[in-house]
Amino acid sequence: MLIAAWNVNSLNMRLPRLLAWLAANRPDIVCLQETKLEDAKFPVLETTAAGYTAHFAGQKTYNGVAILVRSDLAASEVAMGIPGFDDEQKRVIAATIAGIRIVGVYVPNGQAVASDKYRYKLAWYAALADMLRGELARHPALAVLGDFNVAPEDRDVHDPALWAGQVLCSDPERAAFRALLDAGLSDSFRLFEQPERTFSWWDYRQLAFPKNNGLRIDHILLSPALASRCAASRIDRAARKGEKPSDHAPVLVELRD
DNA sequence: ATGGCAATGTTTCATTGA
Repeated sequence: MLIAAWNVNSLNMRLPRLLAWLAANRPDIVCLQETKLEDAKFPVLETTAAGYTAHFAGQKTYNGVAILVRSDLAASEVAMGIPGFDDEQKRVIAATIAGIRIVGVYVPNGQAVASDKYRYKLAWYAALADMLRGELARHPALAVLGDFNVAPEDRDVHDPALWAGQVLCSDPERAAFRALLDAGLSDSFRLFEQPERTFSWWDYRQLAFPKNNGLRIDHILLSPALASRCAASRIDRAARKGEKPSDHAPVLVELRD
């Protein structure tokens, strides 16, 4: 089973790329972030024609998440948002597919350390951790994937000195991310030997991508039951190349049956 | 095997992202 997450930075702009990527990779499940679409404008016809059933929670301009499920699989218990956490922003969607609980997340960016948006990010992370403890109790096979907007360690940063203490790399954010691991989840990427300087996001500016000046901020977290089934975890850097790319690359895991 | 911000709406600039 192939499961992926991709921050597409506008599904409108990225639909041709997404469809080509689905055709080339045929994942079973894909979580999308930053669709930036109202639900009425979700490209249901196109994703259906591509062989996927779409579940989505969107809004105009910002945020927006979706789960695409290959049409031969059924999704149940579809849920949006974080229970008990009042949030206008569409950042979480969950579903149960083939016995696996999938939680797709688009964590707030935080903008700048000590800003209101930064405080919101930390509160949001705490609420997510609460939610995931409950999900883990109910679903032994749990995958939490998407854009976490945190580079967990210095090796996930192209220039740790440049980014030290900055948003996406600050200690409170890293602690908030680590709390998800402490709840019983594994960063699937680190279950395997990985090439140095592997990232999932590159700024559109300053030749960041060709210079590989990136961050690893998109992650797939797995419960112990799924970590033991995980055969590979990788980042599809090639999907960041060419014309009109998203600034993020897709992240993927392969699970054994 | 790459390219010097991009996407959106309030549109001809401001806001946000990471």
